[in-house]
Amino acid sequence: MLTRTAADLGAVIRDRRKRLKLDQSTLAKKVGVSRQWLIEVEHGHPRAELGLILRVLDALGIKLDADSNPSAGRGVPKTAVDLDAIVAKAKKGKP
Amino acid sequence: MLTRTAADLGAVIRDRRKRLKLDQSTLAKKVGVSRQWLIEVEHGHPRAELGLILRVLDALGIKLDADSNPSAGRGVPKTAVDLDAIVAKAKKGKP
DNA sequence: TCCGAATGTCAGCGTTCGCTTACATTATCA
DNA sequence: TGATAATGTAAGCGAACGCTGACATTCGGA
Repeated sequence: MLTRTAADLGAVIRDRRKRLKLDQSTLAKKVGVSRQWLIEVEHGHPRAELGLILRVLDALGIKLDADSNPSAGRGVPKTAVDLDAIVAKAKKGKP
Repeated sequence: MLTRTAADLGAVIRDRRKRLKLDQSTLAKKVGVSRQWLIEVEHGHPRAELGLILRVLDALGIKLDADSNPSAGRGVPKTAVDLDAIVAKAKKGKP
């Protein structure tokens, strides 16, 4: 699933946890966080620590893929422009 | 790229930023964070806020994909077990 | 070589985290 | 229906966040 917000990530986590038939207490203990924290994260807490989030994803076997090249898919070929060229031109044109 | 740690994510961010020919100040302003923060994140700060991280990824056009079903690929078919069955049996066997 | 820009570091400050503990509220099943 | 587990909420506390501002250090081009 594509995740753009903390709520998205929280949903993924909760989903996976339930699919694995784990309760919050068990998962929290397994990961090394408080149950309290897990609750807030599953609800989409945006200020949670990155590291703890990553630990949870790992514990649940969720792979996180950061795709730096969005145009790779068969979607709209957005990045048909040459950023380098644009920047270079901008530098020259506006001294 | 597969990211399991904050350092991984930091590397992806820095990479993408440079590829886009942006300096830290510019990106920071664009995202709405301090340059200070960006520096720490690019260095792999694990306690950064999830929400801010997501904002940066978004601003850089980096898509985050959370794959809840790792066994989908052609890797080791780990989850050949029926968790439901196991749990059910455990409940019966230990009243 | 030298100068400016980009990057990294430091200190201080108000805010918020994540933790613990205890108590509601809501499933879930015999 | 009633009991037990699972989930959600609240308050209080030490620690760390992210910010501002100023100052090193390194990089890149003339």
